Amino acid sequence: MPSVDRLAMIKRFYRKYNRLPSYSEMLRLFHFASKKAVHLVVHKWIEEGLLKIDSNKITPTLRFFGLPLFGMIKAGFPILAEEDRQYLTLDEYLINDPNSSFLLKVSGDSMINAGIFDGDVVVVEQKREPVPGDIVLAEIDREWTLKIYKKDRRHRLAYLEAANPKYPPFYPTQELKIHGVIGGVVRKLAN
Amino acid sequence: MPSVDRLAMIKRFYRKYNRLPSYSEMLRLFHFASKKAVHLVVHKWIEEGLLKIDSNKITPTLRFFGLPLFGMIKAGFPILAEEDRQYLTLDEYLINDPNSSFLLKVSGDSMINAGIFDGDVVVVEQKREPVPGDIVLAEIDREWTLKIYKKDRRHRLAYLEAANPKYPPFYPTQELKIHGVIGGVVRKLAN
DNA sequence: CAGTATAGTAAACAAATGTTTACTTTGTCA
DNA sequence: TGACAAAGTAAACATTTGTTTACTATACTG
Repeated sequence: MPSVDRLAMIKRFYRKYNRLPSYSEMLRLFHFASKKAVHLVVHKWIEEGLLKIDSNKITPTLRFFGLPLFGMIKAGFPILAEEDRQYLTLDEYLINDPNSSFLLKVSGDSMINAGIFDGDVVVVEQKREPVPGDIVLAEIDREWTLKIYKKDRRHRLAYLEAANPKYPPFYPTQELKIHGVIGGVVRKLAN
Repeated sequence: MPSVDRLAMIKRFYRKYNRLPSYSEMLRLFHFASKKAVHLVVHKWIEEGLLKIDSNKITPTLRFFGLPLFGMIKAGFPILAEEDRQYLTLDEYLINDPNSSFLLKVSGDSMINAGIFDGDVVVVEQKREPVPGDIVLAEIDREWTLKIYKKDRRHRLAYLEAANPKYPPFYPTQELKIHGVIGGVVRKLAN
């Protein structure tokens, strides 16, 4: 059994249980008879930078549970050496303040020119102050909607704009509440 | 110190160290003098469904580290009761097979009509078989690019198409290699 | 094929884990 | 103000943690 399989095994374990297996659990997983054998493979992973020890506890590193991020350049694709790769989690990439954010599945075509399609999921940050140009989750005259936050030059009044020429700007007749600023957009492609 | 602060504290701890703090660590964090006090708050969280116990180990649930996902409906916004909320992680939402995927920062405007803008990050799934219509990471005549995978009706030949009318279709003169299918698109908005 | 490094077994280790018991403080509300 | 529940202290508990020692099997390598 090559060690890469073992790595895949505890990665699967980590994704399922959201924690690393203990030595005894790995012992069962890898069909070892001695914890020394586990100790060996774990410390090999530590040397490779996949795991690390803090406060005498073994924890995964970004290299363990993140995905490598590459940059696309015009001529050719940059396959970086393992040690130069940047590893990333989509959650930490997109979500600034997890305690005051939520996800929202968008419906409608009013933001297509901003690259937000029907069915996309957006990250709504509730504590962020909107500045003109931001895409916001707003409640305009008691109706919830996703639009661009704008401010009238003369009267300094806030209004909303769609990112689709077929819709006119929206000026509130009674009230305009901004419930959050969109910090990210996520789209899952077919299958 | 209200208990919601303590929850925020161990959420921060979890995001920083990718594991839950032990009782002794929480003892320090919360400035408790007895592990019994820790035990109490932990088991309150377990009852609330934020944590759970498997194999005598305390682990976080989706409710703990995920974000709630809401659906947008035309008239009004559905604020669901806590127990009806669906919790989600962007990583598990977008990434099907973490072991054979990577992230790629896109440059160029050739896919704007597919809602993929310059600077967006896409999830490339290496083991997925492309079907016509899929957006793929391809190497066409030694040049890497992100395009729509197509097949010629008559000759059954594969070619590439941009999602931007200003570019013509790309027919390979020598070779066309598909290195992966795009399974998701991610865009981080300003700041 | 002999020599040697690598990978594994078996058992013992201190230290840390989460739980429990018995008791005390704090806060709430009639 | 008095009663009572909730929250915390202090200490002891059995288990489990990851590490280590000494020894053995396996697999390369020249």
